[in-house]
Amino acid sequence: MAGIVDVAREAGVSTATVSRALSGKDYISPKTKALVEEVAERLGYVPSASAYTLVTGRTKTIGVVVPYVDRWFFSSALETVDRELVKAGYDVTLYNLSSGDDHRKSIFTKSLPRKRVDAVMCISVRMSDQEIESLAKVNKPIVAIGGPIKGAKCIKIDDTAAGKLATEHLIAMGHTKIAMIGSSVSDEKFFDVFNERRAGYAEALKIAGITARDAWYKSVSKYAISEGYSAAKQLLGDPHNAPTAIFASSDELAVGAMLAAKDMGLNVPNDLSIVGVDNHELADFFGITTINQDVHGQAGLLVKTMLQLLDDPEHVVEDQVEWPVELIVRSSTARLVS
Amino acid sequence: MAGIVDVAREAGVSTATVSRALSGKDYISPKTKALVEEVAERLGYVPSASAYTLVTGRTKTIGVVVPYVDRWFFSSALETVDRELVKAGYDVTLYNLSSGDDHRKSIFTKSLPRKRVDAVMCISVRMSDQEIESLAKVNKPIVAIGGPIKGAKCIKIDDTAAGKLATEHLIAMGHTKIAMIGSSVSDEKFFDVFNERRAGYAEALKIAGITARDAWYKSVSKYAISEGYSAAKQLLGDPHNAPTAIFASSDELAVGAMLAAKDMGLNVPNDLSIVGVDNHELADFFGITTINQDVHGQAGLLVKTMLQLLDDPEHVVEDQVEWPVELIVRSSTARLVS
DNA sequence: CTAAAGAATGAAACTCCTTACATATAAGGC
DNA sequence: GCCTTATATGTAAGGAGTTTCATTCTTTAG
Repeated sequence: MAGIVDVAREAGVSTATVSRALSGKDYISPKTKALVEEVAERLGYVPSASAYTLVTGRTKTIGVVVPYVDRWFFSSALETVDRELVKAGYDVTLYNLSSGDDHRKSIFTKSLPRKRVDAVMCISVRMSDQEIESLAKVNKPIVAIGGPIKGAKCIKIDDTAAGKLATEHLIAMGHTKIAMIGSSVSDEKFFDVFNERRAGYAEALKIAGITARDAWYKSVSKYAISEGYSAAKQLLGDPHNAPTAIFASSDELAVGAMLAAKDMGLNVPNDLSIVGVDNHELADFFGITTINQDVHGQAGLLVKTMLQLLDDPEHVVEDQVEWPVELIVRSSTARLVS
Repeated sequence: MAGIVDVAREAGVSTATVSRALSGKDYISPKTKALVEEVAERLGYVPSASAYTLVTGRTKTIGVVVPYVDRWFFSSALETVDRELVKAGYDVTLYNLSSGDDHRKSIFTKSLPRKRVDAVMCISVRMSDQEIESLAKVNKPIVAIGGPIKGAKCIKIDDTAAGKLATEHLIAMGHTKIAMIGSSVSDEKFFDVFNERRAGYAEALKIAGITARDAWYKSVSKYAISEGYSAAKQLLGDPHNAPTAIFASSDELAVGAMLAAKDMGLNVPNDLSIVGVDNHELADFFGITTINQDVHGQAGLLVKTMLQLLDDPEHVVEDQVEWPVELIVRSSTARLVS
């Protein structure tokens, strides 16, 4: 429980000197510095974070806001974000919005606004204007994945382009009966990317002169494999509109679709081609052709941007960075033979 | 940027009164209380966490240590832990040990020891004696999942019992050629439960008078589906020692095994029975018989225990609570027909 | 050899709150 | 109507550091 005064007394110097010796900045003689360090070590002295924060205004803590932590995209992003921030000497305080609306409110009005964090990082969090405003009021850097958020630096992939690219791949392979599994329900908590991906899908079809059929779009309530499975069964079982290819707006849905096809006796990719989005570990194992979203890359850039902003608040960065999407072709897609 | 003095001046009272009005404790007239609240609201006043901490010694923050955040067990536990702690008014600071050894050290010697957190929660983190000691030095409650950790309250399932129960189920279904997929490599970061599960497996076999063959044990390097897949292929392809049942020490491994069996033309459960452990979402979808580990239940109890300890440090709780395991029978196991 | 700049340290102000102690008012008991 | 007790508020002392400013001791330049 040694405090700075104990160290100062023991080392025979003033608290100011101890502070300087330990922080390393300002003038300090090497001899005194070594002495103080030795004494501090011996006494097991660790500076009080709250006193430091009180006087400097810096918390050395970043608030990371996520809609969920136990879902692939978020836990993947969090893994990288936390790892990199810890390396940079920051603590990470986790604000999980899945605790419910009343706590959500207190997160935005109480916890984040003042004195608890130096900056805020949002992982695909959809915020109300009011929430954005309460964040903006305090002059703290805000960075986000998935934006756009007014006043924040955002990184995101072009989901329309992703949907388009996936669909174009299928068209290039000779497919014309291309279904899509996505979601039209928008979650209040995070940005819904399904609609954008669907727009890309529709655009690609249109360019190719293919008329989209309503029966080709199946909406699911969540990303789960089970949802992809049942959606695909519906699509493939339709006697009039069965597709030869499916664009699933997430890899988990794509895996579900692949399993459904197998269970129905269809061969993937010969009877059915499937494309997903994410580049989830499962996509690799199941050989799913996908659009790489590179969460870790995005998260890494997010941290880098944040650190730059923290270092120099005036640092000019584009408000919105578009992370490139990339098609990864595996064994779930093949040329249509008719 | 209003501080307590601004509120006090604006409301025409002293800072002490403002403090009392806002904290709700101590004598305060309803009228003044309402006035102060109104002024605070209007000025957008939020008390400084660091000043509060400095004077009270309480941070209202819990440090949660995890080996990884992007793996099923940990992200599931974290989801519950964070949700419940936020509900109880605590912030969660996340310490992810996957950042590397040097940062790991600073987590234990710098961040956790003093003034940043009120208590520490470890999710299946294996700690060195030295690390435990540096934690113990500061008088903060420590609770853990997966223990045992000296000086901490631990919650864990009986992994030996889990392995035994799974194996007994298979034996009861008439199986005698029972293989196991597990891991003998111990990860330094977290408690390795595979060995205990294997002990349970061995015990069940022994009791049933079955001699375990070496060829029936396949070791993998991680929990992934792909690992379970290839391990199962090896087991099932063995012309002399092919098992009729597999006990996989995690559901992900079990799913891999199931897929391998299917790919080899075997019918699950008729040709091969499979049992996993976890009760992962995937186990439900794939119909895997499993041992329910109930992460959320464990995590919930962990938080409850922690809050009690925080409320009353002398509160007597057992040092080690054994969370009950439960067999969930689905469609991956069946009676052996010969 | 002296003046000025540079290096090293200390004293004390300051950060923003909570709370023990002191003081003032209101209510209740005889 | 006076004394005690309960209620309400103010004053001021920390809590644990950082940093400005002042002070002392070295150097270095002229």
